[in-house]
Amino acid sequence: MTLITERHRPGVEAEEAGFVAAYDPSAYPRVAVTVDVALLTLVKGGLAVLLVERAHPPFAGHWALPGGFVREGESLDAAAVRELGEETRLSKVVLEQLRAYGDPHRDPRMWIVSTAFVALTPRQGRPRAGGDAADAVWWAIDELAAPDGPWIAFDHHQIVSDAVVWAGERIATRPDALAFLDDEFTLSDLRHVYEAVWRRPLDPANFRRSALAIDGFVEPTGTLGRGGGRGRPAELYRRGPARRLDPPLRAPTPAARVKGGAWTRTG
Amino acid sequence: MTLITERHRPGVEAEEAGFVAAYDPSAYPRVAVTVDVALLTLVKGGLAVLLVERAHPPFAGHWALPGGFVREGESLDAAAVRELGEETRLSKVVLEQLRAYGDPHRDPRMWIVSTAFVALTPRQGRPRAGGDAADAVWWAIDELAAPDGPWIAFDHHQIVSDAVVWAGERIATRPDALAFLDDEFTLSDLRHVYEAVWRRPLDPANFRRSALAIDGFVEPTGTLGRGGGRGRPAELYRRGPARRLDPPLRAPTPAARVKGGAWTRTG
DNA sequence: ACAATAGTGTCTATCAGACATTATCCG
DNA sequence: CGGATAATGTCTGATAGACACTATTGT
Repeated sequence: MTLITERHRPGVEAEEAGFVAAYDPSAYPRVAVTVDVALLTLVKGGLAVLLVERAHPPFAGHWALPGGFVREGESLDAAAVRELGEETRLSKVVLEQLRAYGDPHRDPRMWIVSTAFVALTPRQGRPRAGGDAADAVWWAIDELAAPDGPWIAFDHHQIVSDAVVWAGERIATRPDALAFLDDEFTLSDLRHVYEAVWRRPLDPANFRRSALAIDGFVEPTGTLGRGGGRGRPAELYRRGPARRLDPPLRAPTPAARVKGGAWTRTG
Repeated sequence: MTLITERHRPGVEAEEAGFVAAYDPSAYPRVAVTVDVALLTLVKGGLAVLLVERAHPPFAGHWALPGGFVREGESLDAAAVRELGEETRLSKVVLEQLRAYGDPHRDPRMWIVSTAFVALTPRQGRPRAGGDAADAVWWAIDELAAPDGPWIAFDHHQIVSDAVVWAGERIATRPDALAFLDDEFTLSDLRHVYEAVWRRPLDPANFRRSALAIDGFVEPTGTLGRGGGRGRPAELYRRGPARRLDPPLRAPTPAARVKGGAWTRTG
């Protein structure tokens, strides 16, 4: 995805190097940088996000996204991985930057610019609470969107909202829906992911046809799975080598057909 | 685009409020936040980005994106608008956040986290240089991508690259291609925008059909324009009320068909 | 007239949505 | 068997790409 390739940096003159050494950071205002992670998974057929109950002020006892301060010498991505690692195992997690949130009053303590990440993971057990979290719980997006849903600290309600929209667009053109599944899965499992994220029922036959038509998306394992269900056992698939879905999987055109809640599709 | 609506914040207990007041920012490492703006336009049928020649260290005399430090009490968006306003008139500019860049060594002076924005604008005259810029010049993306292209300061080559990719995806589903044009334009003008950003020739007849089929994308003015050209004069259009392109305009499927340069399409 | 561009029409292969049909499990 | 789910097949309308053809200008 690189359009312009990095080139070797020209030599820096002595004067400039001296200036760099003498640079005085105290001339600039005091700000902190954090990362927040919206870790999404599927719980009972619906999209859910991991929220932690804050153990310390501000907003102690309230729900927020896991996250924390970026350490000196640490990249944003590394900070997100570290914060995420405190909450879940890392295997099969998709972790992508969403955007930065920088309203000067988004944190009551001080000026904090946060970079939000989205992470996708298969269903985990009950997550363990990290250092400054009293508890960590999967919250269904539906519950959060309900009128009587919980208050969410900072601007994290906006981050969660943006993350869900991002996920819906993301799985249309990238194979990241597989990040919600285990290594082996049925096409029904995969369809359930799309139905949950897009909040629309999909025709099983047409979905199968579309998904299998995408080059390198999924590959059959040749084995059957899950005799526990009621109907005919489904074939198992694993992820293919594709990094892009070409052609993309697209939500049915009669968009904006939502059942209820605080959802808005237009933007 | 809001999934979860903001709710009123519950009352804050006295202890918590006291903690907030007593919060000590000096306990956290020293970091600065900046914004950088990739201002894109069309120059001679090709995409171009505004670069400034830096007047001061670091990298004095080298090319970089316009940008600067976010001021205390200022949002990221406001900072981007302010920095952009120093370089161009604001009318008709689309300004959207791209992402944050936070490698700890991306700036030789100190730890600086930058939030990059993409701005789209119609062709301007020669831009005037801002405060700490010795010069400001439209650089064709092709020149920047060429093997003998200039070195670009910081990680701004990556930002430009990401901005161009972003623009290509953006104009497929949003009417932001119009941000490259004046209030009244011909369908050929509009097609030239897509051809420049997507770097592919488009069939004029099919493009017309597709563009006009998008509800609220463009509206005819009923007048003719530009007798200066060689062929039949074209009808003029103006932008319609649509905020999304439904159905989207999509680049021809034989993708990755590029002529040359450092372009990569797969990611 | 001729070149060049704008605009319209048409043919066809492909694709998406709807849905019927067959296959294979569980109880 | 009956119910349920998987997998396959079929029909049809919409759409995209290719391209022919007409319209209207400048030289």
